[in-house]
Amino acid sequence: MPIQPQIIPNLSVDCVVFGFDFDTKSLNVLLTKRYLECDVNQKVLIDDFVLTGYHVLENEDIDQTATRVLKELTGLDNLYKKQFKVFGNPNRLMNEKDRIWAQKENFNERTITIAYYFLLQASEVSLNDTKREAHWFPVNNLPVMGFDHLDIITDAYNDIKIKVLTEQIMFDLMPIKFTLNELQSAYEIILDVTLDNRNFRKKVLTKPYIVPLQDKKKVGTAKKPSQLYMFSKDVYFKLTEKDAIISTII
Amino acid sequence: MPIQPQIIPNLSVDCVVFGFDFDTKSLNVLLTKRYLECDVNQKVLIDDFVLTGYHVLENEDIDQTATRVLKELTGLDNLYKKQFKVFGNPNRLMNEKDRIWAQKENFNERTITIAYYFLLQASEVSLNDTKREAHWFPVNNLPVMGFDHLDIITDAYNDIKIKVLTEQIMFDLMPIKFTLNELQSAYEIILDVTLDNRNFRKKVLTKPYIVPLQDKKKVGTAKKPSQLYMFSKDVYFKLTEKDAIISTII
DNA sequence: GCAAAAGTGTTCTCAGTACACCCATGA
DNA sequence: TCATGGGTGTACTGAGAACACTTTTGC
Repeated sequence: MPIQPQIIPNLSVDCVVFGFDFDTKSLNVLLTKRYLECDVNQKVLIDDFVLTGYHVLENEDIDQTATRVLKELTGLDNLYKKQFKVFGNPNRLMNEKDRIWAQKENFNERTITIAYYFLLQASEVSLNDTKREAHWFPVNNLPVMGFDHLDIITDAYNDIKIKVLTEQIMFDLMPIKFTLNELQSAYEIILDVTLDNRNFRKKVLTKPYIVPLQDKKKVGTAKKPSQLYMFSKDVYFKLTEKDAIISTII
Repeated sequence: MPIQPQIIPNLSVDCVVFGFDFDTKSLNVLLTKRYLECDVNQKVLIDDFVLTGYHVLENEDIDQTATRVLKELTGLDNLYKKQFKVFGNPNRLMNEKDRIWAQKENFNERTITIAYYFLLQASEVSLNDTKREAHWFPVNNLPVMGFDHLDIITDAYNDIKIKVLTEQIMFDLMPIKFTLNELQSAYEIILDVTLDNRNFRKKVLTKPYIVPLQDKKKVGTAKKPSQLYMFSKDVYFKLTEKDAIISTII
């Protein structure tokens, strides 16, 4: 890639893309492959995974950088995004592999990265579309990773676990129409808890912003069709802030 | 101020210092004066307030920068600090006064700032000590401010209001020994709510990490002396995370 | 003895929790 | 008709909320 004249060489944005996968029932992270062979003897120098990121451009707000990176990676726009932490340790790119890579890619060795996470459903992204070799990995079973990206993912995941209890970010991980059992699964997997189905339903149904779609039912492979619901942001944002804060799960 | 060769010219840290003042019963922010006269006609060009900040040094972690800035401003160390957001809008230093100031201080016009907030009691800081002209202002009654610093304070304050409900950051704003009525006042002022005194006491006293100091009482100007309490971090951190998350006020 | 702040108890309501069986469907 | 996942009701417990008076002290 040629050097872009307008990038800010010591400032990058890294994106942790979380995708919920209802088939495997897991919370996944989208990673791209980092691979390098030695010019001389073809020995593999680097073979691991990293988050997707890019440098900030001179005339660009940081949020825009994050949006741009994600658009390029997934083709998607308008997703929930959260700028959650800056990683600026002077040694964060200083191990052997990372230095080789930084040299190859013309990074500044003292690059500070602003980390974002995004929430979506894994099924929204078609991995073939992208030129980068991107793969989903369960957040609890990640591969060997470069830079400090494992730390970044860990921090992002911890932040999400808290936000799931206090904000309605869950609905960015769900399809527009979902069943209550799907919603329960999602909570159970992300928080690593088990919930009582009857109590969960009871609680959910007290929330005015979770509205049943009376006319539609979902057909599984077989079995009883189930009621679909949707999340109404309109209703949700009409509630007082305090209601939202004090609610715990859902 | 001479140019320091090792600063990173496009990266700064700004510190929002919150201090709780029990005399005025207000949550205050520590600001420093920004003043400039025209060389030619002595007309006042800039006369407002800003947060305290400084550029990040080449071999310094960002947290260290924040700690260093605060130490210089207040003489204090080991305070609760939270890196809460990055402000990187390309136009954030672009209004007239800010450009004049940036030129005078040799800033990069596209400086990205990493914002921290700190919590302490206003009485811990002696404002005379510092060479900068620093003043406390109630967070609900701030003066005219430079740059985007009003936005930064607003965001910090919103973050604190949420954290007060989910984490025990309140105790960083309180003296080591405090009465229950003082604690209640602090909650009421920060969250802008009123609480029932009997219910508040009842709830607080169920918390094992709030321990009465049996031997000591506080003497007000007159009137009945009151029981002092302290917050035990030891006890608090032995409780499960879940207990901590689910609790609301206190 | 009075002004000022500290401290105290009870009742009610509602939300959370524990717990086990029937229902609708497609094969 | 049966295997599979969807869906339901009740009783108990504990926390939150409403509410007004007594106590201790210095002056």
